[in-house]
Amino acid sequence: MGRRQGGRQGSHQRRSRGYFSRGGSSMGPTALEGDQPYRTAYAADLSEASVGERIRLAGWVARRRDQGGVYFFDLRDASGVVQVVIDPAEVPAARDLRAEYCISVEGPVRLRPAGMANPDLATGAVELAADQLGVLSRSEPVPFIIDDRAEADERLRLEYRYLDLRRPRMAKNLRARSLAAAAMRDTLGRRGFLEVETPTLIRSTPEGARDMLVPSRLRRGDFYALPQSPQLFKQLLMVGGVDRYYQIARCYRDEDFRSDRQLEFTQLDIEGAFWGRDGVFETLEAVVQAVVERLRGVTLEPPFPRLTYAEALLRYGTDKPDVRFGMEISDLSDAFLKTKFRAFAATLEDGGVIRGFNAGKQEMSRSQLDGLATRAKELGAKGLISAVAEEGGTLRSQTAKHLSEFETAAIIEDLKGQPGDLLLLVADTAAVAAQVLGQLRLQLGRPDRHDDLSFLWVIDFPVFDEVEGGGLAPSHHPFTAPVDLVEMRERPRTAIAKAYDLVLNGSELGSGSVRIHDPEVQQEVFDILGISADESERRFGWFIKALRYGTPPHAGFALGVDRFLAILQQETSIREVIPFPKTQTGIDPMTGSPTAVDPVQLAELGIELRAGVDADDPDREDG
RNA sequence: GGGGGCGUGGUGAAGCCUGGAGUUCACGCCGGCCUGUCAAGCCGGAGGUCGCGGGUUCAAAUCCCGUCGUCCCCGCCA
Repeated sequence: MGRRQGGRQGSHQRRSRGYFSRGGSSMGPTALEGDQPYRTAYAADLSEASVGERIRLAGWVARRRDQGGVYFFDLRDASGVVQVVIDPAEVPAARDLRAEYCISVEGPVRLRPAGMANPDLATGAVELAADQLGVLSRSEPVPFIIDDRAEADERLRLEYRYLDLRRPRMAKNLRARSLAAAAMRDTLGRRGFLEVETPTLIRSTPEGARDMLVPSRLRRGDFYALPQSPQLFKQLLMVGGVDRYYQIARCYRDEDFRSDRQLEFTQLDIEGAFWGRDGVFETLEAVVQAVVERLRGVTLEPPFPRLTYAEALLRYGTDKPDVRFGMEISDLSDAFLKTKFRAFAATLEDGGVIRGFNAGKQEMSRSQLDGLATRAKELGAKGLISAVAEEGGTLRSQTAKHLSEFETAAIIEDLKGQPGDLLLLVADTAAVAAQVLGQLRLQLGRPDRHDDLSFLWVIDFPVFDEVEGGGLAPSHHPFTAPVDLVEMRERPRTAIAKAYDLVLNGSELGSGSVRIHDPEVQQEVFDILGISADESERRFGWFIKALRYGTPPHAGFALGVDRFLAILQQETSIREVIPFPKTQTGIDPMTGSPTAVDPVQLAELGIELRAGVDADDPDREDG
């Protein structure tokens, strides 16, 4: 584009009002042969206003309806669908059209006869009466129907992803993704953020997730890692005086797949100098608001509510609560201080808790209740107590006979039990009770769809989590600033960090923190993590060195773009908003990757495959 | 690493529990009819290693074991 063309271009100027031109696009017609454009409009452009115009469309044959004397088909292009009517006597080539043929058709737009409009189609009032047809490209019969209503096996969809992407739903998701990215860039650009790229071949820092490694040819035996996030580089940009940074960054974590996890995924990465939590929140809220506005046409009303980590665990049993519904968990321990019910008394003596929530009127059968109890045990509880509130302030439950009147009344009152409500109680350690009740709460109350958008900041995360064996690991990452240095030194297990998550409908959308900008503090954190000065020098020395040169206080955030989009698009898996995702086993069925490589390539890298892992080895260890 | 669901003409399903002839439904494909259809309709036709391997049985899509693929979940994901 941009080169000057003859005056004929002017005859297509009405394209500027077309489907893809709303944002001021300069996309014009493309020359076919000579001066013939492939198209003069998009399908979605046609309306009553186009009646009488002679239009050329290009796209795919979506559905063919052969009436003998007259043919109808839906022509689908990137904008949508419009019906084409064609007389095979006039255009014999129409007889040979098949599904997914790529064609160009031309003719007058006309109003459909009375009663023949299709209200289900945006362009259903009109049709293109084609008198010219060009087959640009034929198609073999497709392996699955290109239609949102047809379910196709996921593996097959990925093998023929290019066909899958023709489905309106997938096209819509791709488009949403582009709009979201534009809204992010727009919002941040206006606020003075600089879009900066960081390297994707970086030093491995074996912390957190497993690194994806890339062998070096120039330095055989050495490896780059693909970034798990641009974390350290964006902090170095702060040292470098960038002040406000963002990047829509590809990140890589070599962990097992889930419906919301892929080996490679996209984050909106943000960092700012002389910045703190509230600044981060305000900016993220603006970004999220812009994206939601663009994709949903819904105006959010920031600020988003905030909940502390401790409160989230207590009331919802998770650090990413779905607050679209109630069923909040209550701690009932105090009501049982003098209980004669041995199971409860023993739990409290051991420092445990008794918590429960009101699941509402569930009308569950005995076997369904048993299923809940089984689920509770799978989640680690010793047991699950279920009770149904009855008229007259009593409980229908196998446990009822062990409870005093006071205790029964307390349960009903604290859980606001109305007659018929199912009340679920767990007596266990605080962690187990939270985990079990939190899961059951989701199972019983969580809405399936994502129509409502319930954003929530979870704040005041702990600095460290206890890991198996009693050691400590960073709750967020080791560059997160503690709220209070003394507290962190003296009570690291309970110390609070300046770390926060953004949660949407029970999904963790992203997390961030105020960072450590003092090299001494950074070293202290490494000490608590059990990383010696020598070791931290070896692994992170290059980074700590940078902190010694007048590092500004800084803070930031990373937003999971794939998860955000999946929720906004009402998809249950991020695969639906990723153009070319991988299967759960890390395979791309279309290209067949990953594959073995030529031994010459390995030799150049100084790599020799161990017996048992060679793809050509019949006794290979894994699949 | 562990648990679970699914795998049946090109596609999606039913059949499997309770073994008895590759049986059924819808879509697609091929041929025919049809001038207002719109997931068109009607008639006819082709199309199968029931994922793969082993076992049980007179007999396996069906039962058992293993394996591969795929999806969901636990672990893991600073």
